[in-house]
Amino acid sequence: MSIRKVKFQRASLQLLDKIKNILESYKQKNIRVTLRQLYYQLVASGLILNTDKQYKKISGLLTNARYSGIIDWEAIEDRTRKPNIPNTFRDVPHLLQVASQCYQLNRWSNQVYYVELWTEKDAISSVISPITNKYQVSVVVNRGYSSASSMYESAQRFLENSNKKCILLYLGDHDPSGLDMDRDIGERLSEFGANVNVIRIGLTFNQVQEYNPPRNPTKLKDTRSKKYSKIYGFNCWEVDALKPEVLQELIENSILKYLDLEKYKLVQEREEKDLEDMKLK
DNA sequence: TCACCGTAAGCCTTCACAGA
DNA sequence: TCTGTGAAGGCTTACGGTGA
Repeated sequence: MSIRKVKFQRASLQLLDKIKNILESYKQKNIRVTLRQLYYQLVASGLILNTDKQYKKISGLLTNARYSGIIDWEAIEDRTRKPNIPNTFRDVPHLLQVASQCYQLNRWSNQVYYVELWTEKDAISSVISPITNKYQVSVVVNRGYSSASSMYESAQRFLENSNKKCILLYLGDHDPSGLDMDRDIGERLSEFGANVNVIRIGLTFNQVQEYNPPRNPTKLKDTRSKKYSKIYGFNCWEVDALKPEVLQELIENSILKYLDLEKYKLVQEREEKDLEDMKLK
């Protein structure tokens, strides 16, 4: 559906063709991408350079492409501006139907470990969620360093699960601040008395060498760059540049290290039985 | 000439760190 | 101890430049 008439230049139309191919591959995996995520896939494919200028160019191009009907509005999502819509129901049977669809037991209740997945990047949350939903793992998106409020609330969650071994799987950029964030999280959680094992599952230097994602120049104005460049040189890498299937496999394998699948399935079966009982009543 | 393109600035919050 | 700077997220808006 065309809302605005936009006259694109030939080069822009050629790039939009490539973008449509990328969006189609995400659609087949039931993933809605963010602008940021799409941008890094274009960089990873070598179609554009990884610069602020290119990012803003893509941002403007996609805005126009959606208004002109070339790109489907449903293909791209903005996760930062969500309306707060009150829950309403048609009638009581509708409420019961919705409630039964939401019904889930705590499938980790009989596990040895309590696991959460944390990331600094909101852009990858649509890639993460199919796996974390599958295994009922909580996800925390920090958008950079976490806030005091978020740290306090998270520490309370871990303290509530202190009868288990608490594991925090972390996904962040391989850059001066990104590498510092998991250290920061561990230290700040322990200030609240939460005993959490923070495990960085990505992006690691080994993964950089294995998957060869596009590199960026290290931001020298970052106060942590001096220490970083002594170890890794003057390049850094973004975690969202990894292909979605690679990220999903990485997350799933990491969760499965701490999950007793047999016990997990026992709770699932109880859940299904409860739902059957609910239908009979 | 006009529509599009490129670029800069701004929005908003929280935190870390260097330097004065 | 205080101040300034920069990091993350995903855009939007405004303005000057450029191509069709």
